[in-house]
Amino acid sequence: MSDRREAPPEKTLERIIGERRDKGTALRGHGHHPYRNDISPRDAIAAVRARYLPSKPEVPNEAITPVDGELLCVAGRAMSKRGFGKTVFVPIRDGSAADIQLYVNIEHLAADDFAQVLPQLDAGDLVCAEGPVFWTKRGELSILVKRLWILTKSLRPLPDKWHGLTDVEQRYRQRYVDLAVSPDVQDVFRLRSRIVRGVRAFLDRRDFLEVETPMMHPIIGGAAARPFATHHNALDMPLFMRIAPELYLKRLVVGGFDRVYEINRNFRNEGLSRKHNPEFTMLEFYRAYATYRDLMDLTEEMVGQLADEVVGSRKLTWDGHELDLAAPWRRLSVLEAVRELGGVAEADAVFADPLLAAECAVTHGVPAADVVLALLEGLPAGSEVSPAVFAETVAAFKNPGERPRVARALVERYPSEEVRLIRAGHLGYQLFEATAEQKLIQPTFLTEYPLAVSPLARRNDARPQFCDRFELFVAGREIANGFSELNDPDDQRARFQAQVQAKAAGAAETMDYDEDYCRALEVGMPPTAGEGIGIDRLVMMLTGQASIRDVILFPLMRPE
RNA sequence: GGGCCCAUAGCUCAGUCGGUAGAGCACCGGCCUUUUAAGCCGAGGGUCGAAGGUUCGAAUCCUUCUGGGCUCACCA
Repeated sequence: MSDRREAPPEKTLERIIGERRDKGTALRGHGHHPYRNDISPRDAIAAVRARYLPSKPEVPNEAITPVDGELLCVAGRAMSKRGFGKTVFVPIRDGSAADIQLYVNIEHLAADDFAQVLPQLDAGDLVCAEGPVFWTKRGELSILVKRLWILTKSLRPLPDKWHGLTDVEQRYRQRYVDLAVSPDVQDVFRLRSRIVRGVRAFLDRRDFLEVETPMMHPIIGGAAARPFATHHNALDMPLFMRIAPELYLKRLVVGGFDRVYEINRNFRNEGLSRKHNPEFTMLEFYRAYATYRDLMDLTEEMVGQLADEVVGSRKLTWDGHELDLAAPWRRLSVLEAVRELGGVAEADAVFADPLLAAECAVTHGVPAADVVLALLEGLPAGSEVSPAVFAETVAAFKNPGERPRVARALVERYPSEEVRLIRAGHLGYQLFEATAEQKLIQPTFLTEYPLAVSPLARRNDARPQFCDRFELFVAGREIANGFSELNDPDDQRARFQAQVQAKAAGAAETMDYDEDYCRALEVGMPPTAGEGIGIDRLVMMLTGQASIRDVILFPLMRPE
């Protein structure tokens, strides 16, 4: 044995990349650029398939006879390469989402291409082929290749051709590979594109104007969520990535755009889950001289049409649920949902009495801190509770023996009838979330939201503790949120004030006071209804995907 | 952030009681002129996610870390 060291073994992947690189070099040696850009296909594979499908012979044809004399030219990614010595089969796939097989045979292919190009071809390469089509004796439409070019030499091997890419982490991180080998994944994103186009077409037909409003906001508004904070250098100004476009869109309604919509990203600085990605796509639209009831009708029509166009049916399966989108959808008030679905018999009393509501909420598992926060709703400016006192109160409230006394003290602290109702409504809504939300499987419009959880919605004329608002639930998930807009500037100022106080009392997700928005309302906003629809969730529903990451091309991941 | 689970060849996965690494596909060489998960013969390919620890000996047991999945919380 010699003491000469063995060269360190190359890893498999490095070896394969090296071999493929060498094939690129070999192509150059024969005068072919391995990343050439001087050849274009003339025919989309899907069109070729559609055109020649009628020519499929009834009985298999042993002879290799072109269907007609036309030379076709197709290009796409080689999905595999099956060699038989003097015959090689190469199925290719192009952007028309179709495959066709190249039949490469020494007797038909140009001699130089067979000797110089074919040996350098690997699965994964982008190739172009020219020749007539024929049917093989196994009944497969194929290109009888006369000329063959490698347009782009691929250096990395494709994943297992049978299993595809199954590791979900790699599918999201290397979406280009996932898409290249998985037609099903491509289909989801093609459908997503059709859905978004369908939404635009639906709204455009109804004279809505598509607009783009700022995505960097100087103050937080339009929703209850924590924002991403950023900074503008030249202006030395803090900015927030928007959590909702709502307040800008309504400024446009003030300006005379009676029907506007925007489809774009919102950003919310919260946890990730199957239902949440920090950036997500939201449709918001506003229609003057309409009410939330008009928008429920519109939503039913729009989602139903999208289902017809994209799924071809109003019945679909999502996350294990058989759904029926046929109109009309059930309409149910929050109070009714608590009573009927949540099984809370005393629901009517709950929404009128904060003490009963607090007790009921605790019984159904609402966290003590949330209950206490609701019971502090409506305190006059300047009497906010400090974080220390808040923590003490929550601790006392958690003790069943002390709870009635603590709750009574909180309720009596500002015992106007209006505030009592607001607090009861807030607690009633938390009761809804705890008892009924998950049971809303078939499409359901939940209506008449408590005022406390709807700072931008119009107060109901008959029952001022509720708002003219709805949310659409399907499979226990919120899909849409709409309401008649609050256009009374004085009421809006009071609601903003309540938000500011809730933040001071410890609520994490609140809006800032937007004085310019109030000024806009003072100019006068026509009676208007507005709605937001989560496009990602809509796409999930219509494509049957259980995870939001499967409808977002590049979901947020930790760095590799 | 909490709980549960996962990480072995380029890909998909085995790996028993702790005894020093396996298969299929891919890749490389050979045969093959209608295949389609082509077939047959042969060869190569591994820091077993990372770092510590226990042990004569660790892919295997323990600890920590990293990344991911599900779930809870928060939210839409």
